[in-house]
Amino acid sequence: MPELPEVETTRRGVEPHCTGRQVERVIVRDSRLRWPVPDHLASTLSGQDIVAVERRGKYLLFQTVTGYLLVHLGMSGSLRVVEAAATPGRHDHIDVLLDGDTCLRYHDPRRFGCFLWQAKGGEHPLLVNLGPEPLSADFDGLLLYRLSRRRKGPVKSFIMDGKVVVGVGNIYANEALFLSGIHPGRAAGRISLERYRRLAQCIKQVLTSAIEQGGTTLRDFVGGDGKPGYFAQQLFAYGRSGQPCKVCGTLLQERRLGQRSSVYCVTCQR
DNA sequence: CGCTGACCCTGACGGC
DNA sequence: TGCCGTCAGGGTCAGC
Repeated sequence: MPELPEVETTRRGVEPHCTGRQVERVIVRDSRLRWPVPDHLASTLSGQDIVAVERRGKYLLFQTVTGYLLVHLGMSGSLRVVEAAATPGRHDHIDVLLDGDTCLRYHDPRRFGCFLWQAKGGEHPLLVNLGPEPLSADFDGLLLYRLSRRRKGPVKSFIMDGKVVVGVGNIYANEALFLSGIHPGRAAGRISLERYRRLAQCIKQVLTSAIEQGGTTLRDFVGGDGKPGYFAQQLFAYGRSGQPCKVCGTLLQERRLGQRSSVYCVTCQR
């Protein structure tokens, strides 16, 4: 579920419930995430005020005066605001109890996410080598062009590389490549500046549009209903293998690139 | 340095 | 029904 648009939607959803609130207590029911939840996390966080909730790529940063809580949702994670008294269910691994009887509840069946602490004065190692935000002015076609020279790997893997640009997951990589008419298997180093300009523009457009959808459809997700699928009707490629291309009717092909399924139209994408 | 594949884990789904 | 293989939005890391 969590591609960048959903992480941003989560941020916007939880931010008003967290900013200015004090953490009263943290309950870690299962610390076995992608990396173990540090033993000191609960005591470090307790008593602190959350001063801001930020996002970097697909990471969420809960800022306090002494540092930040770094959260990643992995493949199956979610954060919800629930009443403090609400009974936790299966896979509800962590509760951050805030004043005002609210609770920030972390749910993650596959446990690929993380809950880590970074003290003030440094940047967490996981964030240090990240590329620019896709929706910022720092990200454009020229950057893609420059970084891709001499790279022989597929362009799809290239734009999903967090050191190049953050937040482009499998769904939107497929979509952006379709919209820009670029074959996902094409070598990254063999694409012109002009086509990279178009690709960067398509990445921005598809992410922006998905965030807008998320903001509309998941408006009440804080209440507990965060079903995915809101963007599905607008997908041109992802999940449509074997179905006709919405533009030309050619049956869409599927192929694995870098261990991820890639769907594309042999007619529209070159 | 760039690329490939293994790995972390649970659950859903299709075929038999 | 049930069992088995395959696949799933993420990202890191070792090894070549």
